[in-house]
Amino acid sequence: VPWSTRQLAELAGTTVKTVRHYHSLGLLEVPARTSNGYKQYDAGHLVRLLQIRRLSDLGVSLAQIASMGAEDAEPGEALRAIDEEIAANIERLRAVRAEIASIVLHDSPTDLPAGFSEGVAELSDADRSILLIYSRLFSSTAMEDLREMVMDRHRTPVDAEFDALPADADDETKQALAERYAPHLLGVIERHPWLKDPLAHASTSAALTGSVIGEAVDALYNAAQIDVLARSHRIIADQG
Amino acid sequence: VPWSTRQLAELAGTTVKTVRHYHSLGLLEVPARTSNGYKQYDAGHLVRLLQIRRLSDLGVSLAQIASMGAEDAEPGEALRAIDEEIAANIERLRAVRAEIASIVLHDSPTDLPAGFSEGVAELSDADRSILLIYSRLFSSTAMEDLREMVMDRHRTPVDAEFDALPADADDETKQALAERYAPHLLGVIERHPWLKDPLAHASTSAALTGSVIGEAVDALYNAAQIDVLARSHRIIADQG
DNA sequence: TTGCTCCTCACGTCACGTGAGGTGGC
DNA sequence: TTGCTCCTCACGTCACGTGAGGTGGC
Repeated sequence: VPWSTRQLAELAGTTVKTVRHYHSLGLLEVPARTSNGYKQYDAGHLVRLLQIRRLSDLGVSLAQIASMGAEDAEPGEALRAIDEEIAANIERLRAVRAEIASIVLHDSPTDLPAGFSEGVAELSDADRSILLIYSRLFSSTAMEDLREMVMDRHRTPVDAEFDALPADADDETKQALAERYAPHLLGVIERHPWLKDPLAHASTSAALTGSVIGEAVDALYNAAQIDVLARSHRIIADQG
Repeated sequence: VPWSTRQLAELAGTTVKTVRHYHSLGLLEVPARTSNGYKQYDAGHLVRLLQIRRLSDLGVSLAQIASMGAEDAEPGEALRAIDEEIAANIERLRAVRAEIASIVLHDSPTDLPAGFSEGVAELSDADRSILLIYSRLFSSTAMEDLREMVMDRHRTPVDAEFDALPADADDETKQALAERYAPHLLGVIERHPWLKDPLAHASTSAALTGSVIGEAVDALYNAAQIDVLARSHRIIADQG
């Protein structure tokens, strides 16, 4: 009793389309046909199909299966290489799961760098954006430092005031804020000295790094905020 | 200082082609251009690109990222679903790794069902083929029993003789072999009673199951071997 | 005639990658 | 002129899946 394509597929636990796909790749021999063109499979086809499925399930590509042919049933070297790939893959997926777990646990936004989902619920949009950019510019150890800094920081009234500063704030408001902001900023810089000389990310050129920080500040803070930052730096410089 | 496509890609740790791909999907806004048609990116584009990469790295599809839009940064439900998928994936990959490890350790062929790589080095091509087919017909508990049976069996001279029997063996040879094979076969059947009534695999119809076993025997054993099997069964029946 | 199975052929999926062919500034 | 970067557009990858359109036996 020969089998139809559907029956063969069912016996092998796969689909009709898969069987036809293997035909088109020359992996599985096309069987004889009845007068009306229906294909007729026998046990030989089933065995071959099961061999292909087995190798495919083990992660061997169809191209590799084709190049091995039906006889070579001991692809030791190929399997070793595949195993390494799978191991790396599992590691990556595990890391992703840990990230997701942390995000879900802390109900944290996803527009933050990896590892920043714990204890940083209070960040503004601009802060999250700049952290994302920093994660591409600074080394991972610097980012670790930065993360602790963000976690430590008590969202002071000065911070909130800075975030809320309108672009058209008048000179007096800006100067007053800068005078309160300067000591705050100084404290931050003193506790985290690497902020002064941004260590460029390995893959990015030094020229780009500077331009990125400039652009980021321009894009993420309004004119008044930038002015307050400049004034604060001047105050710090004058004191030093 | 605006950035070129290549610079933007480099800053985000990705490729030029990826950036263009996101443009084509409408995920990333196409920036203004210089007079010669070169694209000019700013920090806003970099932030958006990094957000997309972050979500993509977490396993969110580009279609989902597109449907979320730039504002919704808390895709809790989506992440939970993705996490389940990843967990299942890791489990599958772990099982595959265990299979590969066993195959490599025992230097076993791959044209055997899953779980059969230990201690079955002596099997003939036909045996391996029929085991593959059985793995689709019998329940996993029956296969477990079968595996132990295969592991236990000492490759007796009778087995070797049966495997080597030429298709055109004469009557005398076949009868002599059958008389030695029958007690061997009886012992196997008595130790493994489920062999008598093949429990059909859940997904395959009963009609198919019978046809498969018939076809498999036809295809995998030669005429003389089938004759010897029939004679052996007759001997057993006569004795019972 | 209706419903079911089988067939082939073309195109779609997913997230990009690979050229091909052309332009612009040094 | 050479070499480098940028651009667009078409097609390729991987392992199939999804129809479209047609045939054959009950």
